[in-house]
Amino acid sequence: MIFSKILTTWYSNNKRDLPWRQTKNPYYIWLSEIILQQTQVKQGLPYYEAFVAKYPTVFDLANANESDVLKLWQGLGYYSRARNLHATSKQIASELEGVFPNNYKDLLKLKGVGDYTASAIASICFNEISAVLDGNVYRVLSRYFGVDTPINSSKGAKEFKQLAQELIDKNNPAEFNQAIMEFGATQCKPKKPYCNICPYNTGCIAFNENRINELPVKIKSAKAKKKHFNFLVFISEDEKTVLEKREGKGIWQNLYQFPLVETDETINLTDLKNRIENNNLLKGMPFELLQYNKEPIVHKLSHQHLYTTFWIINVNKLLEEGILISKIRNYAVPILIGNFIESFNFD
DNA sequence: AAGGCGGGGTA
DNA sequence: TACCCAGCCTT
Repeated sequence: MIFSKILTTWYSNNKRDLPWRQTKNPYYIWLSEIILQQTQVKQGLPYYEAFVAKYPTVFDLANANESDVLKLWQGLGYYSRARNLHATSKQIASELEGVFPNNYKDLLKLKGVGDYTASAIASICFNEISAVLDGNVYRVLSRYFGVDTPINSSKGAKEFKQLAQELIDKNNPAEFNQAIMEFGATQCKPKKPYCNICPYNTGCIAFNENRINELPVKIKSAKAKKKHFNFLVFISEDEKTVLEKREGKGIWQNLYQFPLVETDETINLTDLKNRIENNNLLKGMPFELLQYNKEPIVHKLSHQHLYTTFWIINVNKLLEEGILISKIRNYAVPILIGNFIESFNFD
């Protein structure tokens, strides 16, 4: 039996019931694909539901403020996705009268839409024969065909794209693309795949040569860098604190945080006190400095390990820059900050 | 081609 | 701990 026939048979018997499978509306498909980039279905699902509920059309999303979009995205990570999502919604609403591009080539021009997402939308919504290539597809193809070209090399990308494009069911590209991803996600998993019940196990090279754990091959990325973050949690007697918006290029762009002092190593109370005495938020006011967590909270990102200490600064009266503590949950914050806010008793 | 960009889950 | 996830963008 041909590759795609085995696959679609498996899919019809094993596919999960997911909300974006009930529609071919490009807005909802696009939304789901952006949310699911580098994100497991289980994690992305509640965010998809929330976005559909709050922004039922592309115009609703376009009319929102970026800060509100980021707030709804809070906790999902890779926040450039949310910024690009919002920017693209505005473009589609204003320049394209709310109508999405209907082909791979034009979809690829949208901010935040790369090869994978353009192929996904083009195939699912418009039946274009464009094979998707995501982590699942790489894994399935590399194992079944025994391809050991690194999947995160440009050579690998070309090779696997061509292979997938040859295999795709030309009569039903939408079904094939979703099926191969689902197969990779739930059957041909990274760890302990279900080879014993796999419909491909007679033809799978990795299985028959006992190379399941070696494939796919991936070039290792650099180790995460350590950073030391000290967040200054101002608390005034008039129940205000200070949040600042992260500008610039780095992580958490356009999200809010407590004023940050980054140090080369962990810093003790005395040294920090000396260092912030001239902080322009204090304006020479007397203040009390308390260390909230004795051991740094280690927040691990894929590329940075953040050794984090929260410092409480009690002051008499705060500043025009202050915000009411009662409003703190209106701001989009990194989950590291959000967890602190939930655990800290501000009363 | 390489690195930056989150947060959660698995073994 | 190491690796992975319906990747994309910048340099």
